Amino acid sequence: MLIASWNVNSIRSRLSQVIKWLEDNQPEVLCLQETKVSDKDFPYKNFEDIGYDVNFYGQKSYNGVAVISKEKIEDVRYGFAGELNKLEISEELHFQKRILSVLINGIRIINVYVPNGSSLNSNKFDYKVNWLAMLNKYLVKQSNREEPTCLLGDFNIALNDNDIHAPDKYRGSIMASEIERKMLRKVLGSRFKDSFRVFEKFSGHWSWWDYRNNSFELNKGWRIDHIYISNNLLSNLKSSVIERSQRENNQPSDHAPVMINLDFQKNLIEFEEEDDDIFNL
DNA sequence: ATGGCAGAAGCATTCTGA
Repeated sequence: MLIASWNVNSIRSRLSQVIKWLEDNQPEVLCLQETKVSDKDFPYKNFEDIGYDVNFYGQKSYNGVAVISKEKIEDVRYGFAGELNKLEISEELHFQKRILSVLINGIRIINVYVPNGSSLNSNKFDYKVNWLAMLNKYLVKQSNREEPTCLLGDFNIALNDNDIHAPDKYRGSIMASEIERKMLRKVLGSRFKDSFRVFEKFSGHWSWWDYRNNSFELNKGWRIDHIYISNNLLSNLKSSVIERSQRENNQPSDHAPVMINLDFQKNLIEFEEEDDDIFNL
């Protein structure tokens, strides 16, 4: 089961690239961030036409998240209000459309677009901190249902130095600060693992390159798009990759897609073997 | 310290992103 995430920086500008990538790669699930479109204008028909179910939660011009899935999308939860009491959520946190949670094949998929935060001394940074605190609350509540869970999206945080091309240059600044890293670590707790780091320990792998300063050509990137999986999915994880080539497209998003492969075949065989043992008794 | 680049809104230029 291929599950992917892509900050597309406007779904309407990136539509043909996303459709082609879906057709070429055939993932079961693709989560989008920064769709930048109101729900009434979301181009859902283009996805239905190639056999995908679609759910979206967006707003005009900014933010916006969506889930595209081959299997039927179930139990859709929009925004923080999908798990938390509305009274707990400030109007500001409710207004920006940044989180969408769905159930697909019994797997909970939580698609997030974490605020960037601008700089540490800005109001936007306070918003980012509040947003992450609310995400933590949200996940504590969601964990009560004990669903195998995939938490993925654009986190706008490089969790470790090896996720930045020049860690010393950006030490303590936005997307790299200890405040942000600590908050993300708290969100993940002992429950979630970074799927990419299960396979790759070294630096040099990026998911985002700034449009400016020739960053992609100079390979000056950051790894800020993450797919975290709950521990009970770890034995199913077969791969976790960054689709770097999509950043080479004409008029690309500044982010590349990231994707994991979850294999449930092994469990089926194990169950069969267990059944055999029981039968032989 | 500022701007570089890109997209949306909307038609000149500003706001936002990362």
